[in-house]
Amino acid sequence: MNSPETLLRDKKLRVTQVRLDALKAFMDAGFAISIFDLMDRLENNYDEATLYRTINSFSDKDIIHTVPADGKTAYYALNNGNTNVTTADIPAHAHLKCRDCGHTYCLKNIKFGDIETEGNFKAEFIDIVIYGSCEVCCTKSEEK
Amino acid sequence: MNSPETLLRDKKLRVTQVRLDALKAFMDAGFAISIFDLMDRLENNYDEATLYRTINSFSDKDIIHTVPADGKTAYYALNNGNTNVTTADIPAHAHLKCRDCGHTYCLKNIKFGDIETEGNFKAEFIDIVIYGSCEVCCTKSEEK
DNA sequence: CCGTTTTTGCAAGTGACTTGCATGTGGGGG
DNA sequence: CCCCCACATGCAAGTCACTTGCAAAAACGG
Repeated sequence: MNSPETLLRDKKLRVTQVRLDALKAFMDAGFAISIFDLMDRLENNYDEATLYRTINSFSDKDIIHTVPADGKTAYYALNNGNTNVTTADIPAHAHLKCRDCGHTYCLKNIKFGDIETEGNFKAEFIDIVIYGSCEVCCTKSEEK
Repeated sequence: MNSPETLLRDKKLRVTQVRLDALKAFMDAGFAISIFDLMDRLENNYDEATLYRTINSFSDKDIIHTVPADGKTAYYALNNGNTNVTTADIPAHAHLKCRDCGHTYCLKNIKFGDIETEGNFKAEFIDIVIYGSCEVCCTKSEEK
């Protein structure tokens, strides 16, 4: 995996402190984080506008992607191969929103069966949000 | 199917002109509409705050539900039996966002196969957004 | 028809971004 | 190695989509 600095150069983004720190935070998070989570994870007090611009540039360069969940938006690090397909070869992307801890994870290596409908529409991309309990919270509640 | 007035009484909401008009608009739409679409569809110029309150009360009483799509939110009429299930009996709700006409439809009578994953999470509800072309737009492009 | 409880309209407020602009800075060219 | 300038940053102000406070108006049960 690329280091934050290498990745920025590859994506033709200037290497600055905000970008290095933010990218590292996204990489470390392991789940989708909001801009406020991001601020909390950064040592320096960067300007909010700067962080939004940072997020936008990352998003434009497909370094991170936006996760829709519950109306609130959050962000996730590297788009590293977490696009899945249905058996009908329709590309899909899935997220898990844990109702216990509130974290949103990108799901990898998901497979799902065909979608059957009565309508006559054409599917090009499928976005899936699963609400439930994540692995960590499942394990915790089993221990009780 | 209930008339707007009957439905409002059933749901213990006072019958007012805004609510009658708005509910009728939602019923007539056939697809999810935003608050701005709703305004356009109403003859009277109701206050924006009132319309938001109307939408919220409809939503609270499960008359309409919110459709997440592209970050922008839209609204749909009656929750009339458009909850589907996977073969694993996980309840799900699916929407189709047409990239041609931009409309968002609730999909009914969808069935989909099991979702297989490597993780150990527990799914309780699945939200699906399919991006593609709706029936109307598919038919149009076939005619060309 | 009356009184109470909701609802409405208006205006002001909030939260989550976005934008304008002057200042500061990374990094390719010399 | 330094210089220059396109690009980034910080600050303040602006925008967009809603929400809230409050007084006036409308519903509905009696």
